Amino acid sequence: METEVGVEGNDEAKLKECGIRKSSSSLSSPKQISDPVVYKLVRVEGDGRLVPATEDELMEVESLLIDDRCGIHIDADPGQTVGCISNEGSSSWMAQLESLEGLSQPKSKKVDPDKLNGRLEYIEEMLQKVKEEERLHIACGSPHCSSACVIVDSQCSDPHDKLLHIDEKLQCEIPLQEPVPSLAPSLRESNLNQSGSVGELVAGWSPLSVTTKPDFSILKGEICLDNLSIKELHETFKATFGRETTVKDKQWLKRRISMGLTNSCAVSTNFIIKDNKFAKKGNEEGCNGMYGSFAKDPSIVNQKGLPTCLVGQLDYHKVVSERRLENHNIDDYSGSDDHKNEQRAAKRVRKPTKRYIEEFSEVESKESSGRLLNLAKNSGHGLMSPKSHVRLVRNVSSGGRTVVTRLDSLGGSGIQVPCVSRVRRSRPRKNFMALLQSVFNLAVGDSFQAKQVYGSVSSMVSINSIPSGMGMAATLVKKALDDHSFPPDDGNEDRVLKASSTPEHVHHLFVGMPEKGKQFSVMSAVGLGNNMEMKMNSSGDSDDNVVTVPTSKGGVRRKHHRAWTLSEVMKLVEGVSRYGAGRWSEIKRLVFASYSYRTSVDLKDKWRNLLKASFTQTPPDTGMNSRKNTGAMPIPTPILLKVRELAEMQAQAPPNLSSTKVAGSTRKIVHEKQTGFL
DNA sequence: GTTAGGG
DNA sequence: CCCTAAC
Repeated sequence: METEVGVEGNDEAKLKECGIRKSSSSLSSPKQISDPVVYKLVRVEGDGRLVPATEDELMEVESLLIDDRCGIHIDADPGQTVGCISNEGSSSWMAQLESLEGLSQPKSKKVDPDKLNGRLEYIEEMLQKVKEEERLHIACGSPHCSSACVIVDSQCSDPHDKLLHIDEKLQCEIPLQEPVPSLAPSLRESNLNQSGSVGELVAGWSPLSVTTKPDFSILKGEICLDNLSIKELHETFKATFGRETTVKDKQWLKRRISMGLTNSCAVSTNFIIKDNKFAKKGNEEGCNGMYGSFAKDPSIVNQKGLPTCLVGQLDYHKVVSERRLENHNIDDYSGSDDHKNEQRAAKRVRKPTKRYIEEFSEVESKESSGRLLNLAKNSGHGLMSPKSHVRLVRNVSSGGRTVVTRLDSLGGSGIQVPCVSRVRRSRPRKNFMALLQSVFNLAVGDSFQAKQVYGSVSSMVSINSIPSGMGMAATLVKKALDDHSFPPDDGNEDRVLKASSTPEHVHHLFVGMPEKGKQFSVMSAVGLGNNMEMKMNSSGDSDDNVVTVPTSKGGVRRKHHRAWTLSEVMKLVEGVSRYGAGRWSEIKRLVFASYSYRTSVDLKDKWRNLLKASFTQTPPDTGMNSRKNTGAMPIPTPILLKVRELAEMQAQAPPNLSSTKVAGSTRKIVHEKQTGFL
């Protein structure tokens, strides 16, 4: 498609224009490392990709921040609702970003160029209070799209814009990203690329870096962005957003300004926006100075003004229609009538709907137990609200696992439930009783901790200490990297949890991030009681702990995993050496008689595992061993050697008991049997 | 009821 | 660990 080509070229050019490469040079291809590691505000894709923040995003985030600080959540005209990330007053903008991330993340694994734009615009859309149901309406062919994000760029020549037109189906491959697929998508963000320097970016990320109050005084009479020079555009930009920009791309500037003005109540209510012209249409009053969504200084922002000044007041259809007619060729999606164009236009900025998100989160929960976003409950209001049942409390990297704590209404008790990304393959805890059960289990092992836990009715929080000094961005990057290298689910979830749910670890948490301590205030509020962990097992030799969990109906009794202890393994080996592999019932009966929880199948399985281990692990003998120790029991090499020996031995002399070697054993067997039976 | 093997 | 086919 023509647009795509253009886009590629454009982006590439811009790339070269500025020195900015990738957010983390460590992932960059060697030749592209022009900068040392630069921490940027990045977004972490669901699949682990990093996407640098763009100026647009920054503004949005900033505005969110502002909203956040004021504790006011955007609320548009009745009937329209906007998401507002609850932050419990302590979550950082990072958390919000991530939350937004979650909200706006399509499930697709593949990153297509539209995604970034999609997210961006989604955020904008949120700010503009677009109805969640809108997409559905559109899907139904309903022209009901009163408050879509309007882009008034008349020429639609902005690569960014074009990009938006590329249908997802195209799944454009991005030439630039071969070496670093996870980061490359960021390069497509023209806005970022247009930023002059890292310095500017960094500055731009500071939410308070610019506090200039927007000045609309220069927006007198009619404005035609097309006629403005870059310098003038810069002026206008500054007037519009209250900050300066060094972006030199006219199209981008025009577009930003257009959007800004469009979104501005001051303009939208007083100007007629047509193409890139802003013609005054009424008096100058309106809500000047209430440039809420983009103002940088919360103190001068009337938050509540923001919602009322949105696109809704704009003649969306008119603008879109005009635009569409002009750019028909570009948008040759088949439709030629306005209706279709509008749909197309609307689709262009459609974001995942609430329904989609719900589905997404449901799917998520299925495979990871935790619903980061439980929007269903708030569906009536569109998006999350501060009163949401689900509160994202904290989300940090945890040795490759993302651990999120959320407040959920478990059994109506407002329990803090951990939702660990990619963790817990099994079904989530069914109900509150399950939680209590675990508390009791815990009590067996650690009454003190249990009390704590019980008192605070909370669940475990798994957080690995984060290297101190690491910026949040770096943390994000780290998280992304970790996530990206997710090991195939190996069923070690519990280990992860266990490893980091001790009080000491929480302590580490606070110590680990001194400068960010504030952000974890929620943690402290929740208390160390969070450390409750599912003590599925203790040292296996004691068989007192709960062994089986007879579930209600169905009878899907699931046996708690019981780690094999060394002594058990040794017994197993001994048993096999005596009775031979395969005589599991015998071994079970004679050697594991006291281990009621070990079934013959268990023995068999364990033996199988031992065999595997003995053959794979023994040769290297070093590297693997040390690494294997991380998780379960190491299984001493001698034992493994013996296992292998037995295996080889019995391989040669199959269960026939006829060979001489086995004869020796046979005698033993007989002997044991006798003693056993006697 | 056990065993073997896949999930 | 669970499930199941085969024994």
